[in-house]
Amino acid sequence: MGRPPCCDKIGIKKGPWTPEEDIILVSYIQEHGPGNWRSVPTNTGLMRCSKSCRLRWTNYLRPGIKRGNFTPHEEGMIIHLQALLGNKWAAIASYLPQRTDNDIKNYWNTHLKKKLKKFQTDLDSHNLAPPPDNSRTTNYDHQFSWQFSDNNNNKQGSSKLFNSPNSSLYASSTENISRLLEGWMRSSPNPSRRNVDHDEMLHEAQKNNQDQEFVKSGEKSWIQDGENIGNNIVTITKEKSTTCESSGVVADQKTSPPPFTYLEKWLLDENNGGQVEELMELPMIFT
DNA sequence: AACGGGGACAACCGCCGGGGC
DNA sequence: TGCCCCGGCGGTTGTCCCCGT
Repeated sequence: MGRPPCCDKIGIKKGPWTPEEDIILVSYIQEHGPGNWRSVPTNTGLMRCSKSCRLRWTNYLRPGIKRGNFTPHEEGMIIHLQALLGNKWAAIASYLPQRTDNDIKNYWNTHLKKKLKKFQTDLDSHNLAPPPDNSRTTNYDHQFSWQFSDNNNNKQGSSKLFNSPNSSLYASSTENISRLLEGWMRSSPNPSRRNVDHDEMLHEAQKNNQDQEFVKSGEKSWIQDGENIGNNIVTITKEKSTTCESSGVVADQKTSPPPFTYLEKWLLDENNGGQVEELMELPMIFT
């Protein structure tokens, strides 16, 4: 057996963070800057392990974090990037600077993945057989189309965060704490935010494409969950667009199509309203 | 009003890679 | 070269809250 988890030490507190703890942590970081997490519990007296402190800061206390509803644009970004990168939440989060990887991961797992599953059930109930490998694209297209068409039907969704009296109370206090640091962050040349090297990441995505070629051949089911869908779109995209393949997906939109031709096509086909335009305006990786 | 189920989110766990010694 | 420590990441779990009955 390996060594015990760092948070298993006696006296280490677990569970939700209190506003008092947040203030202590924020005050310390404001003074010393993020990093050297090991010394944080020691120097602050917080009964938390260093990892817990880092996580709390990264996901909730760091200035500039946007909480609550994901906009259709953000959702489109997530779908786009998940399809491109797979479950590289940190990488995806780097394209949505106001969102944390944890937030995105949760959103994917609780909203998008579920929708895909339900759609698969609907497909089965309509007796639609899984398509052969070479015709997957159309079906994935419709799956995503369905996701978007259902996008505004989230009765609870993230808005619950704001509607819930308790959570909003504490959320606002967290927000206030974050604001304390905004000025400091603006002047900081190297914000604590994880800084993913996009080129490297996209290179990784390109590598992943190659992996998918291998995976595809041995795949047991044509779809299991969102991950497969995403990865397969990457595969399909590679087959479709050699330009993107050779350039590591960061292709000049003027000279070559973006790697999500299919995805965008069905979006248009399905007439998804303003969300489509928003998705088409995705600014970063294709320009 | 009480209760149970399900959804959403915060937090933890385990693994991995990089850097220092 | 190997070991240890630390930070980062993705998956999973625990808890709270809402909603329907």
